[in-house]
Amino acid sequence: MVQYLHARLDASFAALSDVTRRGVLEHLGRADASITDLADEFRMTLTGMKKHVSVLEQAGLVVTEKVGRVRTCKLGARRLEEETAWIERYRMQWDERFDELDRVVAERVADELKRKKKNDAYQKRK
Amino acid sequence: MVQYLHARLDASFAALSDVTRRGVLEHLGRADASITDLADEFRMTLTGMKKHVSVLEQAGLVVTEKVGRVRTCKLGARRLEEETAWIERYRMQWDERFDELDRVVAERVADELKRKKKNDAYQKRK
DNA sequence: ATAATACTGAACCATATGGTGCAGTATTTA
DNA sequence: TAAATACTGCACCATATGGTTCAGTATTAT
Repeated sequence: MVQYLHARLDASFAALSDVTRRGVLEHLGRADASITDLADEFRMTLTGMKKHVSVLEQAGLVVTEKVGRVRTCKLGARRLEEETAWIERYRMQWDERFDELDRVVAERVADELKRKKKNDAYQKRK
Repeated sequence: MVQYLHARLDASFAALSDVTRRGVLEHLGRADASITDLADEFRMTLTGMKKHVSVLEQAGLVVTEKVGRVRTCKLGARRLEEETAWIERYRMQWDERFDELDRVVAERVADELKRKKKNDAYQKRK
């Protein structure tokens, strides 16, 4: 299971990296649609849109069903939980990392202050 | 500004769609690293790793600075806020959409029950 | 001064991506 | 039955991606 996680993240982030596909997901969030509907909305050939839908379907973000001659696309079962989890983990690391940098900077500033005080005291004594 | 958002999302989701690059981000979340460090860790030529780092840098996720002969890579200023925001919005839509489906299903079930009751009553009367 | 290190740029390669057009099939509509 | 619709598969195209090697340059260590 775990060994597939990387591939899953690869597929879904790649699916999200195209403005048309994000648009399709947003559309399907509002209403189901046929390939023709989507191709019209995004000014593209049926063949082109079909490819995008396939990418989204591969990533599990969309499911489709063909009844009669029309294939209807809906949102899939995946809610991008793993993707969110990855990003959340990353952000926590990011925060820690920058807090650390802040601490280092703060320390340096404190040292500098101390050095200055000492020096001032020395100057006074002179 | 807004017209660049799509391009930004394209770039960062694409940057995240590669397992090596996600690995690099995780490494940099722990510690800064040179190109050589990263190339070693991910078993890759310097040239190959340099390209990955460039992609991450283009996406604003990493910043680098060359001092002497070594280029040091650190996490960039971007915290993937826009990416998280996009996904969050998507999930809300997703939830709404599936709640709606649930309602529709619930309604259908309720109707079915009603029909059945009526039918039962009819059968009894017979 | 020499040698080793760290990167960089260019060229190359195989494969993937994002599109197109065209020809065909299956399904509806008139 | 004929025409229109909706999709599908294939071939094609230009460009991008993820990698490599090789030949540099600049910096650092011996």
